[in-house]
Amino acid sequence: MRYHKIPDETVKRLPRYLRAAVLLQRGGKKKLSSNEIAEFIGLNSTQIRKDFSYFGSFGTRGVGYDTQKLIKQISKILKLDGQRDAILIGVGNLGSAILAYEGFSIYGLLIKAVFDNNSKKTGKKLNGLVIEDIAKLKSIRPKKIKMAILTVPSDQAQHVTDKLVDNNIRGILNFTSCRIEVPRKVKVVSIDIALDMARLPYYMQ
Amino acid sequence: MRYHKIPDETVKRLPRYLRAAVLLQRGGKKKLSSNEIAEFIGLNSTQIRKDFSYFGSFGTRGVGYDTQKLIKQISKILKLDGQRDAILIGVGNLGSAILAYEGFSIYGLLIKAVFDNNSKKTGKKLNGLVIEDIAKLKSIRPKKIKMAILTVPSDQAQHVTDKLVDNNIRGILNFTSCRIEVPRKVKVVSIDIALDMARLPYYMQ
DNA sequence: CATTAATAGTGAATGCGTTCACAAGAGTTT
DNA sequence: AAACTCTTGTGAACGCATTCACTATTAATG
Repeated sequence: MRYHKIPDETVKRLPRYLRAAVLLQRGGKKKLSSNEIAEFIGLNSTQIRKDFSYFGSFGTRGVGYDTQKLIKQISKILKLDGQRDAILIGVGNLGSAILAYEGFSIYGLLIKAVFDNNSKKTGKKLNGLVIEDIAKLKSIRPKKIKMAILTVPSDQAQHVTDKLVDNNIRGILNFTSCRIEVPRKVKVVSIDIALDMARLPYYMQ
Repeated sequence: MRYHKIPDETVKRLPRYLRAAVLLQRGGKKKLSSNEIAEFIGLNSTQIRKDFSYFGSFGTRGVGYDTQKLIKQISKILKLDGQRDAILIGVGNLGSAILAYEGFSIYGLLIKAVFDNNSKKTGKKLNGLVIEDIAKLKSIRPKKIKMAILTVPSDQAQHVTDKLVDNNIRGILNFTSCRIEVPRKVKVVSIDIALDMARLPYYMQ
């Protein structure tokens, strides 16, 4: 393997590969081929091998990939072997739903604290966590939490984002439909539900 | 404008442009330049003009775009000027949150019926809609509803999808983390929350 | 009415990501 | 141990998307 800039598309696919490997392992597979993974997630095997190749050679020619080892390797690349704690801000409908969402566990991601600015909500318990006031955000600093899930109303998005950044958050999963400005050291990944829904009619001939 | 195959990336950006135009119109702008739109959504103006150019010329050189006209044009391209009704299947945490979600309205999208297979839920009212049993899915056929939002547990995803397809659904917004198989005439757009969250640590040096 | 400023539209160049074609191992069979 | 099969790893070719560099058109200004 030579030096390569890693395509962003490759990074986006890695969590898919990781999930596939974990699920196939649970199904009893100790060994995987790029073809099995490809079939499982619905793309072609060359793509998968090429993606892996940017990070080294994890497989054995003629044999395939050791499932357990593959999981470790991808987890390491994605930095999912280290700090994986997150906080959630904004306990509305969507925030509550995400707090209850079980899909994070396969990646070892964990929501460790929940915040809201509504005094009717703070103090109450939800999914085992006491909802705290956003003013107390600095309590996360000693816990070294670096990720936040942002599910506040759009008009508060930027204001709350600034507070997150001030409190050492370095990655934000943004569910608001607006652009949020952050310093370069902070990464934002946005999920815009309506945006994805809105292009559905286009494809329906 | 000559014939061009429209890049999928262009289609993905169109709803952004539409939202920008609507919001800027609400802010009183009767006329927009590609630069204003670009600044609003955080990309470059050449991209926007190129994207529009695949569908014709909607602007006036030296002047810009008529906001109202632009909104109409993009809506028409995205087929958001016609049938925009959808159903939602699976009234769990996420399903309920999406039902209450207000972000669809800017695109004129509307959830017209809700289904679940849990008899403890069916019959109850949620956001003005009575939750119906999935067995009664065929009731949507006369309403000519073509879109569905799928928020059922993963293990029911394929089974429910098949029923949707049988009942003339042609576009699915899939919130389950699994791949769903559909005939070619049906389009699936997937939102996988944990997947997007899982790549956040990668970017945080 | 000529000049300048603003802005859309677009062919061509560039850059990025995917796919191809094949070499390099590793195990299996004869 | 040779031949065969399987599967990874990868340079090169290809194709798609973005950006550049420029033209065309309109409005405003002197």
